[in-house]
Amino acid sequence: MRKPKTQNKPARVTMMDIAAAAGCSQAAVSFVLNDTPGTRISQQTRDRVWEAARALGYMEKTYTTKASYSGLDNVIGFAVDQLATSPEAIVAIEGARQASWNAGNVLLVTQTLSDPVMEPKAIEALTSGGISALIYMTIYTRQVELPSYVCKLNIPTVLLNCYTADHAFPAVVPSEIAGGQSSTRHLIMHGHHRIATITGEIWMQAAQDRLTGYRRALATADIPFDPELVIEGDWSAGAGYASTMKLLALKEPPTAIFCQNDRTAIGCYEALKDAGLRIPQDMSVVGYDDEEISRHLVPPLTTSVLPHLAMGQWAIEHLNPESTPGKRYPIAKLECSLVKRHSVAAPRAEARQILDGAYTSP
Amino acid sequence: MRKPKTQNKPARVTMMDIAAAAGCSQAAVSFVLNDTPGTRISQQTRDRVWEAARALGYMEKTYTTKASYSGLDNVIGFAVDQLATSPEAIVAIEGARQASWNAGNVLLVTQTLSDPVMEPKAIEALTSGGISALIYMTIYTRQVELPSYVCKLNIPTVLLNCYTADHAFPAVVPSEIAGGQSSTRHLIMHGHHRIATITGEIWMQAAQDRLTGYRRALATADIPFDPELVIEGDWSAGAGYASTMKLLALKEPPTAIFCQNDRTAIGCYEALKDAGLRIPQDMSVVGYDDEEISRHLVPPLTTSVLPHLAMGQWAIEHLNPESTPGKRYPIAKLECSLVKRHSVAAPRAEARQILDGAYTSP
DNA sequence: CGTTTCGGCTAATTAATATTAGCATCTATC
DNA sequence: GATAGATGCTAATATTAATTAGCCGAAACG
Repeated sequence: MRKPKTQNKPARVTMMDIAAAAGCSQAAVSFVLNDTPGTRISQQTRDRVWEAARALGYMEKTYTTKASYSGLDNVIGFAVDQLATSPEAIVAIEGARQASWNAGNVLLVTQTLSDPVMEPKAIEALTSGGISALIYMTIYTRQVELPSYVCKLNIPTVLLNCYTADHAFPAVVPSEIAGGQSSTRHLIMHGHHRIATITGEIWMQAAQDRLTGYRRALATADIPFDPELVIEGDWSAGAGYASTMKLLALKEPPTAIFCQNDRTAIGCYEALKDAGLRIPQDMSVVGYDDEEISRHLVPPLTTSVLPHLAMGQWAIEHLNPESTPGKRYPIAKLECSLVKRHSVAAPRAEARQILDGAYTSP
Repeated sequence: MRKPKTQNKPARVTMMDIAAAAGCSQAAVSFVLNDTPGTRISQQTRDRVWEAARALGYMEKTYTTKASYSGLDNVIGFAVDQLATSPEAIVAIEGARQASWNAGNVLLVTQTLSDPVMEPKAIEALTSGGISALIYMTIYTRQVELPSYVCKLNIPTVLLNCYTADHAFPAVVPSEIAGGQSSTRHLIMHGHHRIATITGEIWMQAAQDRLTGYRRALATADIPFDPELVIEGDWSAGAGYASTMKLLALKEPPTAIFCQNDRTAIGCYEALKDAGLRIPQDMSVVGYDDEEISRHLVPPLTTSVLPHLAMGQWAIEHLNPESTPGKRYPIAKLECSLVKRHSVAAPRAEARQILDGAYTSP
């Protein structure tokens, strides 16, 4: 099985090759690649070694054991920070599985929990098994710093629902701005002019983007932005309830509320029920995330589906084996499509009149 | 880092050790373990080598790369047939994670989909990464045949929600009989005598067991079993609706219905609503599975939680490193605890009178 | 009864990596 | 400006596993 006999060409990249390329000894390469403690190697040499290893496509233990010839080429690692807390990760995994199915690829999933001690272990467990590609996902859309061990060897890597500052890897995230925009536009197209929104925790990227989308939709429809109609929530049903109450207490309450996630919408529903208002006749509501429960609310909630299935597929499709050092990838954005259910209707005639009046005669 | 210097004790199991134990050469061990094609080794020797390897706890590529000292001993493989179709797998994984967390173990999850070509690949991907233990889970409780590649090296293996005919591995399943029994008993304790049940697809173990529990609870309370009150469903809401309608059409309709899963209960709710009956005043209902939605039904559904979290923990706790060939393990059963919500009440006085009368004067 | 063949294995070799010991070179210190 | 440490690395060695070549005995064959 081992190709290089005595006089043959290398056929496999060995530490010797790297040493030659990096201009140092095999021992040094071993030290660097294994990060052996207690050895003094300058950062420059370390960099050169890693670069050479990457460039030559060095794979650990290529020669050892059967790993190389037992078909393990087709294992794709999938690291996610949280698996159990929300269904998105599962959906993304399913998308990745579907996309890699016909190619006969196997997915190996692990949870990092963003724990500084567990994450390296988890990724190590993945990579040391000889994966041929890595998908790195976070539950919340955010910027991440890929630890060095992720990009150690040049396995193709794709970021799912996150991105790095240097854009060194292909990355895909939901298009939250477009999502916020289409949700709001949906309400506008039903004839609403006075549309409130209850945001999530505003420091989160998703909340900011959905709000941006909201403002954009208003602007596109030439509806002036009214800060009074934006209430800062925190993704929770409780905040949804309180925020809705605040909106209802306004001198000119809205005729529609864009809740920036479904849990907020649940609180919103409660508040409207307590206030004696009917959905959608007296108040239209849209949610976001398309959680399971939104199908079972009365009336069923119009909301946006997070495109995690598509993101999983996208990730698989963009696992390019060619490693182009220094290349920069734009962040791909996939659409959050609106699923229309029964929580949106045209504003009541009188309300519309009043509001139209308010606009025409300031 | 490598312990055995020239004169030291082995500290790691090497092919030499196996060769000594099996009474052959290191080369022979290499041939056997790698299944090198084109070599002639008798079956007896192969067996001896594997046995010795198992007994000594040989781990592939122990010496090579950092695998040995980077904590890869603590990787636990988790193979499940379906990941996305239902939340149970996730819950079990979470249980396993929690239980192995403090020990610093990493979980590596893969999906087999019960596909004859994917499953070997998936498990191979897991094992070749050097896992130290394997948990094998199925979504539906059932008997499985562990393919040979699962038990190749003596990594401790536990079966979750499934079991083998030969009981060669520790296995844990939910105690469905006890669950059916306690659900029914709960209704009996509220004063119900005429209790119907809508089963799942009866060929499934779970459906049979839940029915058995139902009958046992009746027997314990000295309530005669009435086949008229058992309707065969198929786990679907549609069947729940139809079955409930059938029950309501009975000459002596029940005062309580034990739906053997939550989806059935949803159909049951619908049917009762359509029939103008109130829950729980006119009809008590209990479900099974504690799906997310049962919390949001009106009234919230009393149901049983599948103990998948506990099963995940149990699995981790029973990953005994000691391999006792030929040992037989009993199948462990974990309780499905009843979560009481608002779908059960005492039967209405008149109904109770009628029924009591029916019993006392046959 | 000698010879061939082949199954079943081992010894010896080779390839690869890990690790130890130590050699330069630089740097700060007295 | 000698010297004691670091610092940064390499040569040599050790360990392990894969592979080749070939030995030995038994069965098959003439």
